[in-house]
Amino acid sequence: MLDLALLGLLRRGPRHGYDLKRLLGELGFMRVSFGALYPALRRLEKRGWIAALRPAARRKAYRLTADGRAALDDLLAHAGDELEEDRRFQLRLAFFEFIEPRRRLEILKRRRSQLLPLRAQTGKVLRRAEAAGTDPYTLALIRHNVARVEADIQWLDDLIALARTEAPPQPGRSS
Amino acid sequence: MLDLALLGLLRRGPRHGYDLKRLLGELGFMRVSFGALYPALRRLEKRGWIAALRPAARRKAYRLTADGRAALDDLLAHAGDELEEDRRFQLRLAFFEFIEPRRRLEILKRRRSQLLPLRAQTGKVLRRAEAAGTDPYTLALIRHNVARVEADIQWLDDLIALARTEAPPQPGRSS
DNA sequence: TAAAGCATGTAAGAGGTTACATGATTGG
DNA sequence: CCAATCATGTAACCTCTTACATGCTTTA
Repeated sequence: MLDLALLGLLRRGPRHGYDLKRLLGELGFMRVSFGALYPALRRLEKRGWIAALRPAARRKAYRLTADGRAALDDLLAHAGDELEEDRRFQLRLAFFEFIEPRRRLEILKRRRSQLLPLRAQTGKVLRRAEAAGTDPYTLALIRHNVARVEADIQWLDDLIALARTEAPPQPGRSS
Repeated sequence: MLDLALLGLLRRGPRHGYDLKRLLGELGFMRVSFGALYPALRRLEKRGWIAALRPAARRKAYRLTADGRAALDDLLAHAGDELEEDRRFQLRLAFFEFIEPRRRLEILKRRRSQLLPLRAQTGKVLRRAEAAGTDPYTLALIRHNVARVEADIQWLDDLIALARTEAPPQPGRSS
């Protein structure tokens, strides 16, 4: 996941490590330590996915290579796994500019279809907790979860509407 | 953090591993795999913090020992570290029933004071991204972050109001 | 010129996932 | 009786954090 994030950021232009860490933090959900960042950069460099512009410089800026770009496309295409799915989705969204419009719509819809059962489940948990006389703080926590899932679905609906304007549905093909 | 979660759940009553995993999932932010869960339980048992009710049973239920209860109190008291602070806060909230009312208020206020600079920072990030002509999806992501932080602060305000009714401010002491 | 922050890096270890293995129990 | 699910556990591996070390650059 860190690899995906780094490759995506570097596709926007060359950056050095310290700067990449800052940009990751600005995404809001991808804070990492230097102990994770620098080894990751070396790993990517060894694979030939990124290359240092001037390896001896104090600020070691990296650029994405052609292989790296292919690897990024692959990572962006390879759809959802299991745990940590929300972070992965957000990362993909951050790099939507590198995905074709029609594919974007698929990703958004798929994410929505993952959230629907989650909403049903958290709703069930909430109702059971209310019935069981759970303490008010745990209850507040569960309600907060429900609200978050619902806000996420609403957010996705907005994004889907936006994506539709950029990838208009093919005329003459009803689903 | 997993230790804290397990001890907290067991303080509510004996549970077996499979069940604990389910309860963790119901919290909404603490999903773990069995490969993490069972070794954790063994570790806690070796430390004498939990004990199996009937070690040979198919469903191996554990109970919290006196030492475990002390350890839980300690973990709940020991306030925030650095990364992953939001999960830690939510865990503490889930076990507020085991914290004295006055201490609860402190924890909530402290969390709020951590979110204020975060709101300022994400707001700044958003304004800069808007000015820089960032693509609409990344922008949507950042806006979503801002909205989440603001919703969290609002939520905390509600929780603080609730906590105040249970731990009324000492009369005659203005801060 | 000293302090604060920028910038890169390494080593140890904690903590987790994935995959696998095993067996009991329940439901159709 | 067969499949699905419940339930526990292990081993290999991966990723990240923490803590440390180092040196440059900016600012007061």
